Amino acid sequence: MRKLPREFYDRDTEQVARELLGKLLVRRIDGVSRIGKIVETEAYLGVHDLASHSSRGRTPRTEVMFGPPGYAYVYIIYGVHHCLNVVTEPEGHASAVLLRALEPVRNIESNTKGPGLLCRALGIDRRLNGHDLTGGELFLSEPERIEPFEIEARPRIGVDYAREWAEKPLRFIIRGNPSLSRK
DNA sequence: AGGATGATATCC
DNA sequence: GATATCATCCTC
Repeated sequence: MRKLPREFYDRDTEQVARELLGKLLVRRIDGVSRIGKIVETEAYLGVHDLASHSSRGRTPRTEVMFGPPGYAYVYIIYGVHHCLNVVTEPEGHASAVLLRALEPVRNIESNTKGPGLLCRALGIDRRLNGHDLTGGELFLSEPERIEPFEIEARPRIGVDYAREWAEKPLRFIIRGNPSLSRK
């Protein structure tokens, strides 16, 4: 299993968001690996991006975003759902990629078509906030085989408050994949 | 179209 | 301490 190295995340966020498509997200619980293929991502570009949590400044919640790349930023949204991001670019840049949907590959029974649903299916919660993604219980890896696909860019979801940033095509999907989130 | 449900940031 | 807001999901 070829785990993505920290250098993978230490690059332009939009590029990381694109290249994460087709990669595997692996969650190990009690020796069992739940694996899904990433089919939908969103890039959050740092403190100037009004849709990014980090644009509100450095707070206890966003602390991980301001740290080094290759770590998980997990937060609770609407008091109900968890969302998983991977931190990108050098320390202090405060950018990240939100994982929005997976195609089940192994040991996944429930719905993964949405950021909250994929966290539920993989047993991801706040305890994994700040977790090193080059570690053992949650990481990303290169798939064994790569099916060819086309990337499509669209506006991000749920960020209407971000004015001109709301319309930028920073959401990336594998075109036509059946496991995309609705909308 | 609207409610759930609670952490978080920001105000007093 | 109170309040407004939320990178969502589900039901109607």
